[in-house]
Amino acid sequence: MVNTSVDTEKKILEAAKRVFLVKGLSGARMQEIADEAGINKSLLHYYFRSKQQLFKAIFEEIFSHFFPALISIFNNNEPLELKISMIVDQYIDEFGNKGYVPLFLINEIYQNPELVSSLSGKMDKMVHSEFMKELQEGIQSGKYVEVSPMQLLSNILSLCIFPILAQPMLKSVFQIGNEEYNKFLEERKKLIPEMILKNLIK
Amino acid sequence: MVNTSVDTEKKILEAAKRVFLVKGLSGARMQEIADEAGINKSLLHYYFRSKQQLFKAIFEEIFSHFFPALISIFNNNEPLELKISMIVDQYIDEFGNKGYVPLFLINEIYQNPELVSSLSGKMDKMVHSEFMKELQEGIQSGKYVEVSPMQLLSNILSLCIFPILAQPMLKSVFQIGNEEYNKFLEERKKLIPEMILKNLIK
DNA sequence: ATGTAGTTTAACCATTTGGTCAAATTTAGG
DNA sequence: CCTAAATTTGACCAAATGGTTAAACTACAT
Repeated sequence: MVNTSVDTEKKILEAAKRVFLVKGLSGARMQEIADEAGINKSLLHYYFRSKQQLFKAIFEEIFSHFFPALISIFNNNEPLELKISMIVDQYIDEFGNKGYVPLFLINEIYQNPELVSSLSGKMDKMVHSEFMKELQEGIQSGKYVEVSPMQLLSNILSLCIFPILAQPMLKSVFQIGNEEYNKFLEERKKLIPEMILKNLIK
Repeated sequence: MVNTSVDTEKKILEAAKRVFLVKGLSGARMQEIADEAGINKSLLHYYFRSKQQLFKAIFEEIFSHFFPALISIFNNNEPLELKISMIVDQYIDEFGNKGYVPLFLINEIYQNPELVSSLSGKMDKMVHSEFMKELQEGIQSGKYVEVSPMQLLSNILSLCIFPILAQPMLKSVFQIGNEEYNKFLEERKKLIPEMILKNLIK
């Protein structure tokens, strides 16, 4: 029966992820993380010296998962048009009912932008991906309208993620429940790529 | 020299607004608000019984300002095409360097959706505005593509607000500074209405 | 079995935090 | 001026919070 350090560390990380994601750095409590992991609070400090360090471990895990999902699509063999649909599907499926994940990232980075600077290596892969090459080639060949990659990527991410962040607000404003909201998101899987492509293809 | 209750209350509200907007409910400290207002901490509890009540006062002020800006544009005399441009300009100008305002709203509503339910009256005006009438008429007359108002409004708000929320992240990913970021936002004032209209007009 | 290193726990600690209260100060009316 | 009410303050409190420490427990090699 191996129920030792590796196991405990994993339990802590999973518990901490759950709590930090929902409550954020300032809202999370070490005691709550310990309870969630079913261990003594001191153990948290035994494995991770401080709240800050535990948080950093979690943040980097979440952050490191968020963009690679994009990057792997950015670098696959499909044509750019399909890549866009894949990104939209991916984000809506993955975060449609987990808006707290992108919200967590936006929040913590907004409060403390340095969090990212140490991880900037991961970004380069995105800026220099197949997606970007294909885009630039398409622009030069006259297939695509001239558009800055930053604007295009912002448009895609905005249309996918914002309605997920604003889910409770949208539900209130338009007086709808979960069922209708999910239909709304499903509609967007078609709507967003159409919109992006209609503005990209000459 | 009238330097009495009215004055103090205003000082408190302004200080609380500054602190709550940036730190959020859980991150804000009553002592910090008191210092910011230049008064004793006990006074906060004299004017507003608890942190919760002070927060509620601030939240409602922020929230009540956020949508009416939209609503007044929604109900003016300009044609729908121009209304859209006005909304985009309004939000980018107002929140371009104050992303913490929409972020504050999204956050606090996400954590506590009931915050909005008491204010739902304000929303009706938006759903039943001139904008929506014009949209529906345009759709019926065949001028506009058939699109749900919720999708359209989500698209507009997404494209305006998300890049403002994600400002620090975008700056990191694309390795740009304030100057270039502001140019990016200015570009969007043209880009967004073009994009919305190209997808709306048949 | 036994000693040792690694792991886990309970008991504490110092600081922070939202909140209370009685005393002090200011304001305004008679 | 005097007084009563409203306003403001400093001292204080209990609970919560991140963190420490020494003791207890476990695994395991000898």
